[in-house]
Amino acid sequence: MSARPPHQPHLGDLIGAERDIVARLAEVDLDVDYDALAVVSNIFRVAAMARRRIEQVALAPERLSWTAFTTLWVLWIWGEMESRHLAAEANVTKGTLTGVLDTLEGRGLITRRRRTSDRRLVMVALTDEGAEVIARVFPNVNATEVEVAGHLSSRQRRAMAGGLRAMVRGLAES
Amino acid sequence: MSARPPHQPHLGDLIGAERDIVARLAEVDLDVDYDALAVVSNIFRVAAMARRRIEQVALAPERLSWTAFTTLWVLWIWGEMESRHLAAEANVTKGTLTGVLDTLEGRGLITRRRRTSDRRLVMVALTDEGAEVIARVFPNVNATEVEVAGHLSSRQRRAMAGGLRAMVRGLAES
DNA sequence: CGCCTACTGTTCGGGTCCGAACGGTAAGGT
DNA sequence: ACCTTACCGTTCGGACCCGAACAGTAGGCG
Repeated sequence: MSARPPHQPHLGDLIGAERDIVARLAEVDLDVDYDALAVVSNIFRVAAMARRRIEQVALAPERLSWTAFTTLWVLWIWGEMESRHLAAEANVTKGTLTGVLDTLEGRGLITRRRRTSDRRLVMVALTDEGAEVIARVFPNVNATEVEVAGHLSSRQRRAMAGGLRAMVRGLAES
Repeated sequence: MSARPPHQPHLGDLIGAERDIVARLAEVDLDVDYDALAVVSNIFRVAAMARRRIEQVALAPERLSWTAFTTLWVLWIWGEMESRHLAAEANVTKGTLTGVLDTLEGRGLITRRRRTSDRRLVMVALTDEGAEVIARVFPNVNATEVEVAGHLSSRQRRAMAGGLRAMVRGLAES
């Protein structure tokens, strides 16, 4: 391992880089599933890149993070809802959601209201200003999503959509 | 918008939830590309879920985050390398990498060495203990990746791999 | 040499992000 | 009423994560 000669990876040449990784891992005596490795690691890569792109292009003018946008968007679509459902829809833990809601509440974009019938529950809703912000920013976000997904053919886009749904289902129920 | 009747989303029912979203957005007078929206948002969803799964199952015993694991893994594959290249491979900004390397250095898993020929550059390498950790944890991570990708048929897996590569290329060069 | 430009890693402020621990609330049983 | 159990949102500590600002280094170029 320490006697390995220096080697520069092929940045930007994904296929070449992946081939090099296979060669490197072949030196180690391990059974590696390269297809699973490539799919999962490229999902992380695409997610991080797309998130940065959307935040820079569409969200930076409104000073919103991707998670803050998602939270507002869910409330925009579904209307006032319980905090725990909001966390599930936005795909964050309840602890994280508390912090995000603190930020959004401080900026006057959402309100929290404790239920009287069950005082454990907190109802979250958009303010008028919050509704204005999400209505203004959503078209720009969707346009950036179109640009990101535009690197796929329509066949690829359908296949990706189906595969991703299968993975969401599989991950959710196991 | 505020006069909208209360409505519960289809938690766990992805297709049904997406249908409801289409119905909700139809009320607003907007041109929305639902395919792009579904692909991009499901990429984020799968990425977050898979990341949590891998961290809980394979990384928690070693107290490693996904990013810390990725950093060690890159160094394991390529050997000692410049900090800027490491950041590009791990897909984080240089500012983030500084913090991650601080953590890993404090735990004795990597070393930093400033180059004498060009004192701007910092070379990063695994320690012996870092190499032991990554060699021990990588098989478990790959096994979890296999489980995550196992929710796809082999056809779907190939299609996903191709689509993701196309998106990485497209995002990188624009 | 002195200046200017470019580049590298670090620092900084603000915002997520998680799991675990915590305090408050509800509901069923006794 | 009391107790036990289960559940909800918040708090906490620690770790990422980003862009912007910064200090240090290198390499021209007159």
